[in-house]
Amino acid sequence: MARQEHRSGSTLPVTPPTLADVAERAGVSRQTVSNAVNNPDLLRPDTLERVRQTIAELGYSPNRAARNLRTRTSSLIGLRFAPAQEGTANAAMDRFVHSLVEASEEVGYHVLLFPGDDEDPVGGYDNLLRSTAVDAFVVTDTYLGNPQATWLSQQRAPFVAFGRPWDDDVARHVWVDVDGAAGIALATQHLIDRGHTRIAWIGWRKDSPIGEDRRSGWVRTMHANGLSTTGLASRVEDVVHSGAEAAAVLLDESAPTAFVCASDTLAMGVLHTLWIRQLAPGTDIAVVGFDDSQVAQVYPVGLTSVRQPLEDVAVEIVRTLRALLSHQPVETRGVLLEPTLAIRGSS
Amino acid sequence: MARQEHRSGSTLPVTPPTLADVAERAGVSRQTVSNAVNNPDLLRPDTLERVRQTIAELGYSPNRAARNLRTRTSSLIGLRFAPAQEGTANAAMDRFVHSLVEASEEVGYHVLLFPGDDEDPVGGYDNLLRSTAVDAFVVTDTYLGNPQATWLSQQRAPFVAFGRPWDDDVARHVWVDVDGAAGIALATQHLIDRGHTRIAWIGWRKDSPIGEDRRSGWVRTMHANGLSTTGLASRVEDVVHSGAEAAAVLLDESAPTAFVCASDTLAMGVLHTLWIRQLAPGTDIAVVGFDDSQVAQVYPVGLTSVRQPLEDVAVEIVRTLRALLSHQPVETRGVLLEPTLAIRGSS
DNA sequence: CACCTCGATTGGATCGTTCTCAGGCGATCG
DNA sequence: CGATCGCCTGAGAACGATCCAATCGAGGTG
Repeated sequence: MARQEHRSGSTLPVTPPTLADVAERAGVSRQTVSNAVNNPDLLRPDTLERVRQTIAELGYSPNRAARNLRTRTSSLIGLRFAPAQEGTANAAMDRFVHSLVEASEEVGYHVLLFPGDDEDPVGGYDNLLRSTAVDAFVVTDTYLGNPQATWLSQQRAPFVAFGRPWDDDVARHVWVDVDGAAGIALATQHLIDRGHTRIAWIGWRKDSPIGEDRRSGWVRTMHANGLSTTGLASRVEDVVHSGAEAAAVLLDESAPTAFVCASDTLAMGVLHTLWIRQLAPGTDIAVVGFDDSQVAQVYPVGLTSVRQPLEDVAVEIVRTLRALLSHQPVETRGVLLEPTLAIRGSS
Repeated sequence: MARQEHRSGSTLPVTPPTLADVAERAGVSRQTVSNAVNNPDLLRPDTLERVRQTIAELGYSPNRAARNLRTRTSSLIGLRFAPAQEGTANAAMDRFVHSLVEASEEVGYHVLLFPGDDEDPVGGYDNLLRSTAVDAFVVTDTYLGNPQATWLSQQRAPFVAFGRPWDDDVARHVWVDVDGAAGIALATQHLIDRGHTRIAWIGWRKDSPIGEDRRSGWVRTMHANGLSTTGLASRVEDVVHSGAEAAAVLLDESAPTAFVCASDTLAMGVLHTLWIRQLAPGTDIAVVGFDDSQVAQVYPVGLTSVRQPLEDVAVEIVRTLRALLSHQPVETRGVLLEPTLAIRGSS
C-alpha cells in the first residue's frame, strides 16, 4: 500500500511514514527495515545502505508509541521536579537537570518531569509507574527518610537516587552522591594554605545528616593540621540572616579570620555581616560557600564555593540506570564523587 | 482470561492489569471499562461505580503506550531545556519549568525535556516530532530570529512560544509574553514615588529587542512624570562588571539617585560600585533589577526587582496549547502579561 | 547433481488500547 | 402494543512497531 507518494520536502506529512512504507519502497520486508534500525549488523552492507537511503528519503522515524507498546519500554526517565526554594541560593537542581537531560540523550533516553506534592510524595511516581509511562526514576530529594526510595524499592521499580540513604541502613537501592565532607575539606585546606588558622564553621542544624557530613570535613581537616575547632562552630537555619547572626557572634567571641559555610546562602549572611562591619571579604576575612550558585558567581568580588560535579553525577546515574534496566548486575551499590573548589575573590 | 489472580497488595505485579482484566472481573465489556475511564457520563451511575471499584482493586491504570498508539497522541509537551548561563543571575528558567510542569499536570500533560544544540537548533525538535513522541512544543528562546519557531510553523507542528516574535512580522504563531516595558515602568514609577527624580537606566545593547522594550518603559515613565532622561542611560553587556562600570560612569557624570537595570546581573554590578564608594543601597542610592532571581532575594539588604508572573505564563501557555491541540480556533495570537515588583531593601 | 549449512529475509502474531458497528434488553412514551 | 430511547454487549479492526518461527538462497561439500 503506497499510502502517500507525494510528500512535499519541507512540511510534515499528514501522517508520517511507517516502517511498512519504508519496506515497500526499499523493496524489502518490514523485519529487514526494523533490523536496519535496531540491529544493523544483521544486514548485508549493500542492503543496509539501500534501506538507510530510503529511510532518509522518506524522513522515517520509528513511531514511539508503537515501539513502546511492543517492547514494554518508553525510553523515558521520570524526574520529580521541585523548584529552587525562594530565598535560598541553591540552584543546583537547574544544573543537574540539564546534565541529566544531556547524559540521557546520549544513550537514547529522555527526561520526563512531573510535579511533586510534599503531602503525597509517592503519588506522581505511582501514576507513571502503573501506566508504564517511564522506564525508571531518578530520585533527588533523599534527605528526609526518603519515603520515595523506600516505596520504589518495595515496588521493585528501577531507580537511582542522587543522594545517600543516610539514616536508612536497610536501604538496598543504588545511589550516586557527592562527597560533601571532601568538598569542605578541600575548602578548609585551601584556607589553611592561605595562612588561616582560626577557621570557623557555619552549618545546618544537627538533624541534617548532609550538614553533619559536611561539617566533618571541616573538623577532620582542622585536626589534621593541628588546629583547634573549639568555639569556632555554629549550627543554624539555612537562611541568610541566620548566617549573618552566626557570623557576628563568632566574630565577637572567637575572632576567626575565615568562614567555611554549609551553603552559599549562609555565606551570603556572613558577607552581609562583614559589610556591616566594614570588613573586606577576601582581604580582611575569607569566606567559602557551598554549591557554586549563581549568587556565588555574581557576587561582586566573587564567592569561593564548593562545586558539585553535577555533570559527572548525571553521567554516573544514567550509566547505572542503564545497567539496572538491562538487568546487568550492578557492581556497586553507591558511588561517591569528588567536588571541586571554585576559587574567587572572597578567599 | 484470568491472567493473574493473586496480586500481592503492595508490590507491583510482573505484568500490570489490562483493561481486559478489569472488564472480566467487573463483569462488563472492554468498551464499558474504556468508557468508565474516558467518558464516565456514558455509564449508568451504578455500573460506573462498580467498574471504578474494580479499577481501584486491581490498581489498573491504562497503558500509556497502547493509548498513545491508538489515539496518536502522547500527552507530552516537549521543552528544550537550556541551563542558566554561568555568571549571570538569570534563573527564570527554573521557576518557569516548574510552573509549566504544574500547569501541564493539571490537564493531564507531562513535560518532556530534551537538550538543545545551538548549532543545530532544530535537531531535537525534528526527532521528537517525527517519532510522534510529543504532542506539542513550548519554545522559550525566541530572542534571536527564532529559527525554531519558523521551522515549527513550517512543519505545522503545534507549539506556543514564550516570548514575542520581535523582529519577525510575518510570524503567525501563538505566543505568550511578559510586558517588560510595563515592569520597568512599574519600577521607575516606584522610584519616582519614593521621591527620586534623577533615575538612571542601565540596559543591554541596542540589538536586543527585549532590552529596548524594557528601556522604553523607563523612558515612557520618566517623560510622563516630566522628568528628563538625557545623560542617564547606558547600554552594556549583560555581565556584572559592565554594570559596575556603567554605574561608576553615570554616578560621576550625571549624579543619579537611583538605577533601574535590565537585569539582576547588571544590578549586582551597580551594587558593587556602590559598595566600593561606600554608598548604602536603599538609603543613599536606590537600585532595581529585573527577574527577581535568587541573587535578588539573597542579597543581604535585598534587591528590589521586577518579577515575571511565570506561573501565569505557564497556565496561559498550557491553556493555549490545549486549544491548539483540540483544533479550536485560537482567539488571540499573543497574550501579554503584567509583571509585578518585588520591593526589597535596595529601594 | 543432490544435499547441507548458515545467514538473510519473510509473514503472521502480538503488545493494550480505542473505535466502529450491529445488535440486545429493559424502560418509557405515544 | 409498537416505537423510541438509553445503556450496555460482543466481535473485529485498527494503530505501528517488534518477536518468532519458518523459509529462501547462495555457497560449499560429497
